[in-house]
Amino acid sequence: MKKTAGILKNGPLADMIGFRLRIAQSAAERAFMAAVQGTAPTGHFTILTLVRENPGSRQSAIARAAHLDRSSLVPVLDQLENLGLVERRKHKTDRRAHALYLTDAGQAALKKLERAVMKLEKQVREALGGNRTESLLRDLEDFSALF
Amino acid sequence: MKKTAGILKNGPLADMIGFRLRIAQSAAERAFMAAVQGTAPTGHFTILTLVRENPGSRQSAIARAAHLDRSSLVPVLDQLENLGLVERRKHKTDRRAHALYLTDAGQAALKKLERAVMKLEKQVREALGGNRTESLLRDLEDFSALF
DNA sequence: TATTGTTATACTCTATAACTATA
DNA sequence: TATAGTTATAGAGTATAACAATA
Repeated sequence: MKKTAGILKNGPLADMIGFRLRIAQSAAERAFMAAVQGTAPTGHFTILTLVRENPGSRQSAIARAAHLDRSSLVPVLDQLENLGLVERRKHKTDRRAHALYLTDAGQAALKKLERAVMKLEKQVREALGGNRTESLLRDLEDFSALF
Repeated sequence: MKKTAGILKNGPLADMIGFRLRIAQSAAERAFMAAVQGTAPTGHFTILTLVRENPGSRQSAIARAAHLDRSSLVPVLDQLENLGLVERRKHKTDRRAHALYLTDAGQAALKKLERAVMKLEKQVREALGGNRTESLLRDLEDFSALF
């Protein structure tokens, strides 16, 4: 029997979704940062993707899709705009709102990030297997929908 | 066909583990806080449990088990000690180290938190099904182990 | 009245680097 | 030399409340 010197017991923690989620999420975060070599945080990737998929959206809609308060999106968009990746244009019909678009540089930057992320996802699929990866995604989705 | 007014497309995000993990984890965090009525953050629950399961452990061991830097554990233990839930005692053989223990109040507080959390876990099991819950736990564990 | 984006502010969580006292 | 705990510090990420402009 192998000696597990200094490894502590998780106790009931091992079977708790919240604990497992926290560990998994921080692992995913680190893996993302390594994969993109620190060029962007996960939050930028998320917002860039949502804007590309829904060009012309207003900020509040993007915030909702990212599960962020609209005020939390402001500094993120400020950064992305300063980097020249996103544009806040005038909304056509609502003068309160902004319409969000990726710039050409934003499209290019997102493509580059996506290549790195896809590679990472592929590694996970190979290690975990396609079926388990799919069921993990479904389970996470259904879990989130409970609240 | 139902109208999905204002719901944005996730695009490739829907199939990305990192994104799904982030949403799920923040949902779990909110659910925990609601279940315990804000009496303790998830971090306290984690540390209390680890200390109870491994009484007499030194701080660095607990930090490792919680996937935290040892310096990040210090303020958490300070809080738990101020609340009278945890004790830093002298280590028997190593005068640099502390040996951590739950106080009686700590045992009681943890039991109360556990009741709330178990109720929450049960709800998840009922909604998701026992099998999917088990496989979700296993998948998260194996996912984390990849990095 | 309600919504949009913004500001001001604050809080939580976490890490890094440097320090001390031991080992 | 290396480890244990601490300190000082800083950064990321997020939320709440209040505000002006507009719907």
